[in-house]
Amino acid sequence: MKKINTDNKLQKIDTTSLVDRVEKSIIEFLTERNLKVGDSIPKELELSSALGVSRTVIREALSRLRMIGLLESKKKKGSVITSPDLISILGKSMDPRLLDDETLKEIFEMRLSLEIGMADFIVERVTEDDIKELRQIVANDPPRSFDTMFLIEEEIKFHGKLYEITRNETLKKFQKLLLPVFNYVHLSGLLKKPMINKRYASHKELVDVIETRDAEAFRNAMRNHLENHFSRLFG
Amino acid sequence: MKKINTDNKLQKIDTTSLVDRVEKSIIEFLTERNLKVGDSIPKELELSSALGVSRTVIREALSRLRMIGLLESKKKKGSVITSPDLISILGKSMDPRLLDDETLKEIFEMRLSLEIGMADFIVERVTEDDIKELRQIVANDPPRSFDTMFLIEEEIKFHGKLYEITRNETLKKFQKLLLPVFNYVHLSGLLKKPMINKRYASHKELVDVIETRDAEAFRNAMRNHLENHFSRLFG
DNA sequence: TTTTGTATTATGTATGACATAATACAAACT
DNA sequence: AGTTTGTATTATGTCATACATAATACAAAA
Repeated sequence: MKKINTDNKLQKIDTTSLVDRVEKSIIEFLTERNLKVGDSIPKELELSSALGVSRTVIREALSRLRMIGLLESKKKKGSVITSPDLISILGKSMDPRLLDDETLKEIFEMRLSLEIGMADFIVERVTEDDIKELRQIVANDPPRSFDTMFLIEEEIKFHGKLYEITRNETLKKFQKLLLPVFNYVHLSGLLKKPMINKRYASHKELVDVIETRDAEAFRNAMRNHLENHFSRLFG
Repeated sequence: MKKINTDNKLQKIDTTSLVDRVEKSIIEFLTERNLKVGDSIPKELELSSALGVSRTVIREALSRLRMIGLLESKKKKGSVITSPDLISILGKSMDPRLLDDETLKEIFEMRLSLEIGMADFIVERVTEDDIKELRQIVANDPPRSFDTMFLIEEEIKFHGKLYEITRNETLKKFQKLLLPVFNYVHLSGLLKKPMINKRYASHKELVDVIETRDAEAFRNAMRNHLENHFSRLFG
């Protein structure tokens, strides 16, 4: 009686490479042993003999973990656990040219969501200095400067400042990452609907609303400000 | 005249490893040559001699790119460019036990932002079937089931469904990733302020609002629904 | 024409060697 | 003593080589 496999249907065989599995093993090792930032992990040779694979494989796996900022290695010291910087990891692959269109569009939408949803953090944490700075940024706003490059620069500065006001570093870095994608989607013919350049709530008006510290009002103003983008997504 | 360095102050020396630089080189190579998904890259030995480093180093760099889903390698075929799955990359390091407290808190805040900010996508794309499903999820809602585990399960189901309604896969996967972090922050003593279990807008009420297809109203309702969390962050 | 075998090729894994940086500790000096 | 300097040691970083393995093309056999 030949037992090909237990349940009479072909089970898909493990196609993952040895390095993949070792990488996983090591991560599991870290979490299971509840190791924290600063703790050091076994030496390469120990891992090598513990897992029964060559040092080459161990090193490739560790190299990966180093890349995502989970480890840091020093000669003679060995490797210690570090807190990964999520954003810099994302940054490596968040290149508009390398992502597929659907993902790009979805990232575009995510940024819109964040921009509106972070209202509470903005109005809660904004300082007088922040407002002063915002006013400075939008100083040349009203006279409708039609220098596109200038407008874009202000756009970036203004929204960048908003993220800064949230005092949320992760969010801020995230936005820095999303920005190129956002611009790419905005400019390339990815969105079918045309760009209507109708003027909705201006940056200046947004500042006025922020000053009232009314989160709800700010959300609405921001939603209005972004209407150009939304109208390209929806009919 | 000894020229130590040009501008009379110690320049910080490049401490990055060879693999780091090779990794960067390869990514640059891809983008500069405008290579797209499906294109194949030079063989390991070609890269090795082109960059003047050993195959070991090349392989470590490629292994990293493979991990983040930027490449796929097959024996005999070589490596081809693939579209990286941002989320699965993040997943590798998005473990509450491995992130530092500040980052965890910031992720917590990001989720709150998204949840409120995605209102427009929800009301724009929600179908009758979606609403039916939501109603089913919240069916046991009003009688105040005090079985905590049950409540949590419903919580996850409900909010998960909301993300699904946005029809934004990236967002949805992102939420899946954020969820454990969110729960971790929520439960562990990371947030100083106590948890007041006052009842704000219920899930059922949220569904009612969704049915009106009024994004603004939904944002406000959701903000209200999340008040418990916000009040732990702010005073 | 289809199948089967075989050579080839590029990646996957293993091993051994040496370079290099960090560390500890002993030796030398003030 | 206390500081500096040298030296051995250790673990990671890099290199070279060899062989295993899967995918492919193509020839040989049925």
